[in-house]
Amino acid sequence: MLECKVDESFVPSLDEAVEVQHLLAEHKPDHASVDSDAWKHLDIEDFSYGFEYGLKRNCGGLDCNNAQGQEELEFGVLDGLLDEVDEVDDIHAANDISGACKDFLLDVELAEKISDLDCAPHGRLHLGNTSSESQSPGFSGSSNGTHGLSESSTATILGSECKNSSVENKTVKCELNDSSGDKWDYHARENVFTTSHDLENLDELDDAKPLESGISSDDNEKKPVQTSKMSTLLRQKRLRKPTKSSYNELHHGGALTLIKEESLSETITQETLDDDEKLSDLKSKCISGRQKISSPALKHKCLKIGSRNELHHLRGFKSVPREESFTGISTQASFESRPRRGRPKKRPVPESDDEHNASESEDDRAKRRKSKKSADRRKHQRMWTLSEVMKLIDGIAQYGTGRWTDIKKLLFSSYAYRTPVDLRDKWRNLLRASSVQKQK
DNA sequence: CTTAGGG
DNA sequence: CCCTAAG
Repeated sequence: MLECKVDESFVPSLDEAVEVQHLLAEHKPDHASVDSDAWKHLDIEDFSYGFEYGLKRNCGGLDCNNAQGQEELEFGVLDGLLDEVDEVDDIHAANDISGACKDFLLDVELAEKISDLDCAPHGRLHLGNTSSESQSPGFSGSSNGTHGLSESSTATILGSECKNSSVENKTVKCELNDSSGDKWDYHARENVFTTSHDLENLDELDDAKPLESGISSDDNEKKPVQTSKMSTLLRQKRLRKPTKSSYNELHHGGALTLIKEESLSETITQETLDDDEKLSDLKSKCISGRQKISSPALKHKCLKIGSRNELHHLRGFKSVPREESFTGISTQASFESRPRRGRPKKRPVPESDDEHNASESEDDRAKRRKSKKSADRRKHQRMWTLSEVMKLIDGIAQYGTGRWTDIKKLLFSSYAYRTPVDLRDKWRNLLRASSVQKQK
């Protein structure tokens, strides 16, 4: 089971990993300055912190899913997973694994050394096959041979990973967490290595973004355009209120105060992540991932995203508790109140796979209500997902602030529940939040 | 009907 | 998100 899992998630994740990088780079332009800062600010502490909680985070995700009662999930399975995860958690706690990992992570140099050593000599690119092969024995092997095996497998992973992104690691990490705890020592090892490497990759990513040293080539083109547009939009918005003029007038009227793009980006980040959207998003993704084990692609996508999001959460994006927040569910509560240390900046992962369409509209609430623990007191409010917000931003960038229907039609055609007014409201909220944040 | 803006 | 006013 374990082998399969890792294997599955591993092979396809390569492509997607690149994808993510692209996306990240692609969207960075709007707020390059902030982002770069944000990313740079993500010091080791944050990561280690994140890692430490990452183990639990997965549990949380599972639990949340379960709690959410998201549709016809096999509760039995989930429960089983939960139990397993719990076990792992306990084990970790008992053996102070997390602490050890943390220390390990804190040692950047060490991590670098490891990566260097692993990358250089092996330098192989056999992703799926090699990694899976080398890993299989590790998992199935005796606990005694754990050390050697884990090293070799790790080396392979890292080797391939050198040319790719860190997402793979995360994927693996997730999988590992999913696995039962009987071989936790091995997993721990794996986690340590991959995670430490994660740091590097993330750092690389971070560095690459501001520099535009692009993994994505199209990001260069997009940057100027979007940036300017953003300024314009922001300007418009800013002006609109006082003047009450049409957006056209404002558009041509000239610029006045303009909200820093950075603040906007922050707002977006926070807003979107703040909203339980992030939770629901994450959950749904994780859920789908676990459900559809038959579809590897989806699986890793979800896992990948999940882990990504986890990082965000861990970095403390959650700032202001929202009225719409999930509450009442113990797991979620803890989820929410989780470590929210650190800068509230950072770029959300541009995700395009928000498959939740009209189908989710009504059964959405129904599902939640079905939840065992409690029904979250969400009304008839539809959460804005990160991708939605991003779409919105893009749409506004393209059509301006006055053409909500156009944006609706062209970018939200699949989202029946989003009316032009909704879009406008969301935008308004974003701006509001952005300005508020600015004042702070 | 669409948008702007207040609730 | 809802409602209303205004174009």
